[in-house]
Amino acid sequence: MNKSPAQDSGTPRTRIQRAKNEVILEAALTVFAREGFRGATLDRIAAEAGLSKPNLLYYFPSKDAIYEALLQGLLTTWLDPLRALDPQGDPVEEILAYVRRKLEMARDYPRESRLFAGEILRGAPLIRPVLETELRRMVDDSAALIARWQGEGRLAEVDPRHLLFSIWAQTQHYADFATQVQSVLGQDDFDGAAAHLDRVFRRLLTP
Amino acid sequence: MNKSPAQDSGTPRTRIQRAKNEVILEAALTVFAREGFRGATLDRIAAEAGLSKPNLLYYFPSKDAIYEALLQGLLTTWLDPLRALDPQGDPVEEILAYVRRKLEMARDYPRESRLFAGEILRGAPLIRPVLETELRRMVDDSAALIARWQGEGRLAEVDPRHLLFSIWAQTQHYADFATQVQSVLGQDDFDGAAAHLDRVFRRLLTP
Amino acid sequence: MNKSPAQDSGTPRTRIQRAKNEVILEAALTVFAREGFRGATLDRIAAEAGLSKPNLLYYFPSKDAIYEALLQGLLTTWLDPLRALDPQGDPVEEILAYVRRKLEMARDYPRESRLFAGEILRGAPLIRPVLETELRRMVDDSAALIARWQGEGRLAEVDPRHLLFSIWAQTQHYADFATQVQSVLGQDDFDGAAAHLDRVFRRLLTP
Amino acid sequence: MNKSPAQDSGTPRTRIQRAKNEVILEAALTVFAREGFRGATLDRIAAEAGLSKPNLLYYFPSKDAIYEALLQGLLTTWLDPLRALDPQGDPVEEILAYVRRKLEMARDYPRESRLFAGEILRGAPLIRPVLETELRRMVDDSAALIARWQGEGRLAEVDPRHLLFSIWAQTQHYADFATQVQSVLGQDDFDGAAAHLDRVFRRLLTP
DNA sequence: GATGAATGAGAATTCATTCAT
DNA sequence: AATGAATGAATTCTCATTCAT
Repeated sequence: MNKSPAQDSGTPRTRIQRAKNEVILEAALTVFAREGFRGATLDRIAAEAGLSKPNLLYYFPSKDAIYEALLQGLLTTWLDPLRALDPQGDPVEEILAYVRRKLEMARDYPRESRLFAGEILRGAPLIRPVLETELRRMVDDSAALIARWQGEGRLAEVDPRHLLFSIWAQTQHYADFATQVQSVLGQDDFDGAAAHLDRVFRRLLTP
Repeated sequence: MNKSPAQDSGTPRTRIQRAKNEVILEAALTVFAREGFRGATLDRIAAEAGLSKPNLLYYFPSKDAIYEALLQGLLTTWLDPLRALDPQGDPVEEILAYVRRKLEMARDYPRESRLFAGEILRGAPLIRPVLETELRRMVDDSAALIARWQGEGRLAEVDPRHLLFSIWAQTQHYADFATQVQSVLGQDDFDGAAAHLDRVFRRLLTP
Repeated sequence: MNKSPAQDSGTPRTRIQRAKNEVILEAALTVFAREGFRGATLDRIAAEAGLSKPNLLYYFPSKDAIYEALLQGLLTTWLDPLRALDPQGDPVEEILAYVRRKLEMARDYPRESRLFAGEILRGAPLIRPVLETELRRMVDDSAALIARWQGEGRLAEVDPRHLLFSIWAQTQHYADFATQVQSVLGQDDFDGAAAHLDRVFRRLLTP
Repeated sequence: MNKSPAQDSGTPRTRIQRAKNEVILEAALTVFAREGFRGATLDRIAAEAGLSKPNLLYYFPSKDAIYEALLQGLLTTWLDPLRALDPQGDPVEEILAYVRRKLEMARDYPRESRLFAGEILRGAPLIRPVLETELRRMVDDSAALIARWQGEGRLAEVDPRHLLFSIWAQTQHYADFATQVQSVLGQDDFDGAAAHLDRVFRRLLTP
């Protein structure tokens, strides 16, 4: 059992380690997102990262560990936009901005979106605990804010939680189902998507 | 070497063969939907079907073949509701009915939904040709109908194709992301979802 | 995961399975005794058994399982002679007969002796539970019998448990340390050993 | 490429080198005795020694080399007590003292005992040459002394070589099979063992 | 001297598929 | 039709050893 430098402490110490860690997670993201957890192989990840397989396992103790590190590392970033809802802002515009940001993320970080989609499709074996605590808390908080806005008559009456599902479903669709979207449209159409979602939610939320 | 009956002709001959085929595809659906293509093993499928592995391969020549048969067989059923849009009906009600049907399918056939989601997530290696022909044609047809309705002033102006994406995304979300939905809500809530989606699309589509 | 026939039931059903199981355990005994658990490889066991490695694992789910099956299967046989002490017999002769039998086992089943020796040398990771229950009980019983004999004045006073250790140590020595014995004597000398041990214990035990 | 100091000459030069050598051999003894040659890893030895793996291999060229150095270094010490048989002493007491010393060594140096036991169990791949020359010579010498004592009527007639085997077997048993002894007795019992062995050999050897 | 990094050669195990009956 | 048996090609992971600094 080689001492993995990543095991010594939660975070890699030296510049080289941080760099290699980055390279590996980058490669792993590409491969896991494309092939799923079971479909991904250390061989492919190593090749993608330009490393030998044992060298990969020098930095991470196992395939599982790479996958976990990846998910954990991305989760915060992934949920960040929701935290940016400003209670002081204009309700409709705040939510529309959130939709826009989520759609931009689907465009700019499709691998991340697909990684999460794959994890949840399989029953979220790894991140279910996070979903049931952190995500649920965040949703509760946001739902409370939305309900308050609705109580003030500044937002149409919609179930706040299902509203969030609607936002997630439609924005992430453009990343997760990109293949289908392209097959149907012949191309990507993020501008069209943006305009469409703006209309959908403006109609829905304007009191 | 015995030839698989499925190889001799496209469709199994005897009643027994048809029955076994059904059993296998049922089992395969369960396993592929839960574990993904790479995560599924013939052993699990065989166990789920109550057959021996070689017997499984007597009916289907390979794992790939089972997966393909499954996808091909489901595709038609899966897309059926879209064909049910009645040009003679009331536009808003027709589309709302479609939304409702899709949501019911997400509730009643979550395995199918997840199977397709998994296939498309991985880049649709198998059904991309179908997407690019059959699905695209169907979407084009539906889009034409919707555009006609809009031209007649009976439906609000929304991009017809993105409208379909919105419907698919939001309804299938309740199957594909069920784990997340349950983690956030503590339970399923199809009635809530139905009411919510009715509101979303009624608001959006009413001229 | 291939269904191992050995997993379906505790004991293999068909003649072929029983035969293969035998062959494998035979081969494993040879290899494990010679190389130790860690030193033994499935490759060598498979080669020794004349099977392919995956075929080996068709009959036993893992290397550990082979080793466990081997130990469990041998334990009873190994301890049998102790059970043969006859309370009705002549004390000295009974014990001398036991010594002789144990020595014969060391001669005829040296691999078994070395297998156990290796297991215990490493701290008995697997069979400690058995040692602490079954073996201990057997030793307690035998010790009681010996003590009774001693109480009746038919056997010299010797700590019964340490007496058993003396017997085990000296008889098994001719199997476990055969290499050393041969190096020193230039050959095996079971007859000499038998005569020697007979003298040792006759001297010790005659009241 | 730096040369290992151990390669340049048979013995390390500086104080530091000698100290490190000691530390490594100490650690190796612990690990090899517990896990066997194949079960031991350089990682564990390095960890036990508080060194890095490459640093370990700076002092010893290979795993084999560590093992060899260990065995070679211990052999002399291990056989020393036999050399202490005093031709001028009282035969019975001399041998009883030897027994006692050997038992003390089993108590105080169980790792050494187990190391040798493991080596011989595997067929003594490394020290067989030593056994066949040095050990054999020593046994021959001691046997001659014992025979002389017997010829003088000062010692009962017992095969001298098998007598030595009896001593080794029974004393080392308390180290090599300590796990079994503890399982049966619930504890160690060196005093009991000492008394027992004293009785065994006094009975056996008193003319 | 010392160590972080890297690797080739295994080793156990999995799995789709084939064979023989 | 059905299945027990068998296997080659992966796939994950380990480990002694080497490299570079």
